[in-house]
Amino acid sequence: MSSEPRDLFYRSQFYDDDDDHQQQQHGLGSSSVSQDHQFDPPQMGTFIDCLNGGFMDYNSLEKAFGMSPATSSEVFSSIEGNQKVIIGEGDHHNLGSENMVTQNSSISSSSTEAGAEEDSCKSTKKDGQLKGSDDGGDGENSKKISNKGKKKGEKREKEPRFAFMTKSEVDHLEDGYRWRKYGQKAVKNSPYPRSYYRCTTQKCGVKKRVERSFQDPSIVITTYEGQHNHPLPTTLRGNAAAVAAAGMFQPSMLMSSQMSNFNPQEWFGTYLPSINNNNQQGSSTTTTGAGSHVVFPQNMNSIDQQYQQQLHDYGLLQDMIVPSMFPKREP
DNA sequence: CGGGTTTGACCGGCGC
DNA sequence: GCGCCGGTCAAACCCG
Repeated sequence: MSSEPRDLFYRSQFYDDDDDHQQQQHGLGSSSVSQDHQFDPPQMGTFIDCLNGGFMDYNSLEKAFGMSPATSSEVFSSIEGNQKVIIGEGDHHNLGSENMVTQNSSISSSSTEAGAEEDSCKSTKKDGQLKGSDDGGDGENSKKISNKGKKKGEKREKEPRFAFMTKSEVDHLEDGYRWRKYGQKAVKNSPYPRSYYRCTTQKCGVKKRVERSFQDPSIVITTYEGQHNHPLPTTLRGNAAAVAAAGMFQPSMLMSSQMSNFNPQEWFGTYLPSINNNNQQGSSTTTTGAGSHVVFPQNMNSIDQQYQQQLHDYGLLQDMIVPSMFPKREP
């Protein structure tokens, strides 16, 4: 595992949202937050739930972001400062490489429900896989059998993913879970390789891919796939758990599973300044603390007209953007 | 020694 | 059918 970005862990004390269930404005009503200020989304619980095992569940996402069930969607945000983050969700996996045109098939397919299973293809192969590929031993004759347990003609369901972009020097951002790297591949048309990680927890089939945007090498694109069927490991060093979503959230947020009524509208409305008078990219900036800024587009139009370009600049395909992801800002 | 990383090979889907 | 390419495997290696 690579080193985690320090600044993500070294944060000053911050609300522990225990008492803040009512999604008040937390005194941050004025959209833009100062760099030194911790940003404090009212009820991130749902979103955290998404990360913490549920993020593959559309319902969760819908709840979390108020998105329409009819659309897969994505959140795009960027941060100015140490970290730039773009979060998103969808079933694309060609983040960061525009030529890596959709090959949706070979992704893991664990049915989204249980989240426990390894993807069907591997589970047939060897269940101890997560424990360490080397203890399997049966290596040679089955070297690459991999019928992957997939029936012919039976297409694996496309599993939605959750991706976000982070401006960071380190590739592998700590997100509170423990990951084991199981592969690395060169990405076509990109000088930066893509790394493949799997959650080390037994029976947890969550995977993630990490790659750098070839357009902007300072941006790390992390794509999660699957859902954790276990709580965050408790033995993480530092406040690793805090950095879920690439430093967007504070430890307290992550842990606040009780914060179940996060209202995205409210959150976005509160923390996202009007894009109209914001930067030229049509985004809103807020601070996540530790000098990180999150920039969210404010509404559909902004995404369509302004963020598409930015996404494109970042190497994201335009069709990743789903407008409904971003609720209109409440007055 | 256990757990994680590296790395080359293999597999399967997809486009031509 | 073939080649390309993303994804995965697993032996070898590394490290604390």
